[in-house]
Amino acid sequence: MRIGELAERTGASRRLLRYYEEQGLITPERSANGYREYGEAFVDRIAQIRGLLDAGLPTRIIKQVLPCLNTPRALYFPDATPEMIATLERERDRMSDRIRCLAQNRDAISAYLDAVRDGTPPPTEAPIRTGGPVDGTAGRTGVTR
Amino acid sequence: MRIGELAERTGASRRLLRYYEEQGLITPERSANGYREYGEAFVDRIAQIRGLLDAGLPTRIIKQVLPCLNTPRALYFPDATPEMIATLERERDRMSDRIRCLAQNRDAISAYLDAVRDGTPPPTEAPIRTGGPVDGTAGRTGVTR
DNA sequence: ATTGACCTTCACACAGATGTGAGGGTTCGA
DNA sequence: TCGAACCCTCACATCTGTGTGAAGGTCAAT
Repeated sequence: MRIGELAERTGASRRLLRYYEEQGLITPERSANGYREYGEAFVDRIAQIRGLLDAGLPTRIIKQVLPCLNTPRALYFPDATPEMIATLERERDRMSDRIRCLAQNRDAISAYLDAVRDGTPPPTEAPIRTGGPVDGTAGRTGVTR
Repeated sequence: MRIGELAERTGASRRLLRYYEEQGLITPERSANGYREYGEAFVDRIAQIRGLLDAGLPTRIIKQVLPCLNTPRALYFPDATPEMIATLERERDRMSDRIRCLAQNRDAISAYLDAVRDGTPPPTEAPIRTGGPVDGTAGRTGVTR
């Protein structure tokens, strides 16, 4: 497919698809007239790239990480130098850090939303003083909604 | 404590601490001479902010999310308008997406690293083509190196 | 009183991801 | 053969998170 279709199917603008190529993240074929030609696999690839970008990884890192994630489980490493391995370990750890941070904050948001939905607990009674979470009182009082 | 100490203890530059304030993420006190004065709680707060920034959230979103995460479990919502609730739900979902993406890619990296460390598996059998770069030939032929 | 290490605001600079548009080819259907 | 709808490259613009430095105030120790 050409760039327009890929853009439509992935939600990435044409500009961005060219940018990802410029950054070495993807390398589409070129047809005789110079048009970029993308295979089906690029749809997933772009989704993966956009997900990682959105999760805070810069293209420079994504570029290093992508080759190890070849779609058809192509687990044969082009080089696997010690530096590359060290880089991968470092990035893996950073990703774990991010996951921890995100999960923790997401759970806090969830807890907040749960509490809010539980019929806004009257702030008049029991001003809630900095103790534990939800401190017993406003728990799920059977009200389903 | 003043900005220098907080910077040192959090790893954020003074410039950034002022920037976070300008973006409305934090609101330190001011002492008589105009110096910013931060309480202990700001150390965690800054760590949280930096973690979320690193995980791809813009300050605009962090600003909306932080108040629901008040350290002393102050679960009494200042407003809780329907729009705010919708925003929180949206962001919670986006965070879940990010977590999924990160976990998936991290696990793939882990798998790759495991495979690499397991004495490089012979690629000679089943060349795995699919557009891979090294095209089979010069693969590690069982040579443990 | 001066020095040094803090602090203040202001402002310009930069990199990375993305938008926008100009100027120009290709392809295809009316 | 024309026009629409694609594609190309190039280049400048924008937004965000940061860095850096200038010009100046505060404070403690010498």
